[in-house]
Amino acid sequence: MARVLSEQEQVRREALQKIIDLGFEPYPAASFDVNVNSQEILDKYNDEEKNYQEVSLAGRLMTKRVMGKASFAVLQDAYGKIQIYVNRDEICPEDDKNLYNKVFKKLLDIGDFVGVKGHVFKTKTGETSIHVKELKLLSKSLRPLPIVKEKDGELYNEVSDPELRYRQRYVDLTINPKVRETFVQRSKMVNSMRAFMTEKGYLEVETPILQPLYGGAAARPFKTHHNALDTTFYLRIANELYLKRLIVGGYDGVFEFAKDFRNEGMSRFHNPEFTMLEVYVAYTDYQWMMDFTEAMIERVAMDLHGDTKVQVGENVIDFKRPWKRFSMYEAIEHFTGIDISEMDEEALRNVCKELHVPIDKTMARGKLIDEIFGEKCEPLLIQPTFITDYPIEMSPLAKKHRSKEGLVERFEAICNSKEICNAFSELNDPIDQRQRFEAQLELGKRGDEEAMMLDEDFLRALEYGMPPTAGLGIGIDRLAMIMTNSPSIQDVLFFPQMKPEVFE
RNA sequence: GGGUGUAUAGCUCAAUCGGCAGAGCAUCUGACUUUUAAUCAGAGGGUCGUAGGUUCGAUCCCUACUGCGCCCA
Repeated sequence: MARVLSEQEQVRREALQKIIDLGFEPYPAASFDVNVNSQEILDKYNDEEKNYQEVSLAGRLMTKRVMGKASFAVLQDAYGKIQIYVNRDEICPEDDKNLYNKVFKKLLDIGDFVGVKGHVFKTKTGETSIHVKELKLLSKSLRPLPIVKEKDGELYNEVSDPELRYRQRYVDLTINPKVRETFVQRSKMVNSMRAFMTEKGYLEVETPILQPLYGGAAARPFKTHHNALDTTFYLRIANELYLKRLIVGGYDGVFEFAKDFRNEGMSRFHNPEFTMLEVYVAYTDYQWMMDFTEAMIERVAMDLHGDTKVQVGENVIDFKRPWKRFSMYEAIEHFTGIDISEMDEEALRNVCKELHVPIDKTMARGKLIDEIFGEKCEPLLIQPTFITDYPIEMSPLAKKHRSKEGLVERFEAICNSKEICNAFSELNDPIDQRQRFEAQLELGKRGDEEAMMLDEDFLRALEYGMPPTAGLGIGIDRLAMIMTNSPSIQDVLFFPQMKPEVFE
């Protein structure tokens, strides 16, 4: 069972023992009082004012340059890195020079946590640094940290192995400041959205993840079992039906940042568990919700970047309102020159052939339209664009369009060729809703594994009456990818799903 | 799920037409009281992803498996 230690690991364990033998504590229990961080010093230190003359800060040792009786090292805290200057006779004013000669010079390694006290100064070469008077080991590191060096902004030996980066995210975060920053941005993004909604008075709520019936989306669920109740539960694929129950109950605006779970393939854009914001607002419709959506996302861009323009890959995406709006038929006509609005299934099949859109026999009218849009329009939509008015067959929870036969009042926003949100005027006619569920049951019988289940309690809720309501779902991970210019979903999830690692 | 690429030292990467496995950083020993990819002198470190096969001989060729990446469904 014992793992074979590498040479460097053995050396560090020996160093640990030597530290103990010299009478130093490698894992002290007491708190180390920090009164400043690296970034604040770098931002505010003024060499003429000689401020910051009694600083105390802590972090991880990232490099060590020993020159006999004096040394430079770099300390990394949560905010960045700062150089420290350590002089033997200053940290060891008495005869006992062990702390410098043995502990600092020999036994401290890159990756160890230390606390330092001293004053800030500028070195000969002008680098703001900390002149250390007191140095304390706070935690010994027993594994060698990959060393990323930097010169003139260029990184050397940058860790590129995605497996190490995702499986050992703690290492990735330690050695890669850009990764830390991405997750700070993600957190700011969620805060920005939360603030936008709470300022409007909407209520942040929590609804069940374990659900006896899954619903609210077309997806295959994860299944689990509750022992005491001896009942099957599903991990939610969406929280839509629960949030609407809350609107029935009388709240006029509710939202939830919800972890959803879908038992599907994984890719650069799909993780089995992901975060979705869903928000429902009573007495509004999908037109209102479009205004709401673009206002919220424009604000997110401003809060994160101070600008509505965001660099994403090779494109600059501008979230400035108002965004372009196309109905799905208009979008298809715009990009293909073909007006499909009056076409029946047969005519649509011919259009697909003509446009080389791959289809199969099971696809009905709505699905064919969706395929044409996905193939011929979506890839061309880089700037945020609302696509409205979807075929009814594919939207069992959306309200019938007020004027267009066969369509529902639904929109998606497409950005960087990807759907970032989905919304509709919610179906609140309980009789219509029951018929839609029944149609889903039929699809299920024909083998559609993503068909929705009939939720009797949800129908009962609608029968008590739900006000006209618009609902919106935004994929938080997808939006975070765009806002942080990350090419894959794994880059915006701390711990993306991977095959379990096998330890020997 | 299909196609394809990839796996060599702690990290980044070489090399071999099939014949003792190499560099930089990191590590170890020594020198150095303002360095910054610190420098200088020396040293150690590898089940070449796993399991088979071909061969006198395999890290290299073949097969399967596993992880990860990319493209597609």
